[in-house]
Amino acid sequence: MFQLDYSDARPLYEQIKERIKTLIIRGVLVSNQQLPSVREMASNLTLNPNTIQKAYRDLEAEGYIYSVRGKGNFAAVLSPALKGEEQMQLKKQLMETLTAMQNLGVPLEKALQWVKAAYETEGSDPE
Amino acid sequence: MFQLDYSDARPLYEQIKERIKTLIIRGVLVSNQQLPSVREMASNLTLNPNTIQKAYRDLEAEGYIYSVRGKGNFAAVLSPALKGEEQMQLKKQLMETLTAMQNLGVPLEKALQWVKAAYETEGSDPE
DNA sequence: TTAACTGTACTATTCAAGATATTACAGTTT
DNA sequence: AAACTGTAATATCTTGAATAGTACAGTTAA
Repeated sequence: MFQLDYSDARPLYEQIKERIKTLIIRGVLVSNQQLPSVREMASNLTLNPNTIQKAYRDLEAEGYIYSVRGKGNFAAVLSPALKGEEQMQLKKQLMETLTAMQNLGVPLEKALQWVKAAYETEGSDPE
Repeated sequence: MFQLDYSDARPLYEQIKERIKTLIIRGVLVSNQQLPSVREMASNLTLNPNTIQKAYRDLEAEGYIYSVRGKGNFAAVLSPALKGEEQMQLKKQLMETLTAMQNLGVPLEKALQWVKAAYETEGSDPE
């Protein structure tokens, strides 16, 4: 499904959360689609089931997935509120990046050019 | 000089590094300007001098400051190479943010609009 | 009904990174 | 000499992350 980056300083469960979030937002994981079970995912990534459980628990609390006892975990139908939150967060991140670019002397024209380039690349760059 | 965010999960020395980097890039700290001494900064932030030393050591290794034994630490003259690196990193970050926005359904027009807004705000948002 | 899956909840333990505390020494300035 | 600077080293404490193991509850299909 994905790989972990052990050179990344962030905790493993954070990486897992991020990856799954991305897969859901990009529609790779469709609403109500079942995720690998806690034990299976743990086996695939060669780590402890508790770590996966932690990631799943968080993701459910945040509204990205839902879990059914005995059945499994499933991609949630993202609420408009959640999508709005995501958008605001991205906008904030965008503004910060742009401010930094401006301070570094990157001209507006170049910034606009990069934006268009990113959108033209159409596909969902998988990282 | 600045404050620390204890709700931030990242280590303190990382936050310190980031803040100082930003101050230098934005020109708040001019080239060759002296930074607070290790002990003074530690006293101001109410933490251990070792933590500041760690931040300063890293910053020197990365080319943002230089230190003179017995005198102090000073903002470096940023090399074009370092500025280039910074730019590339920001560009990468920008592209990732935009890809995410695109996947969330934010139209190109809106993205461009935000970019212009960020540049119009002129000043260096200190956050 | 049983077996083999699912999720979930504990507790105990190990491990590493971050941060502190303390001491010491070298160079600069007045 | 005193009071600053940087720098280095060691020992200790604390915390979060991750592991290991066990147990129990719900689901599904043979």
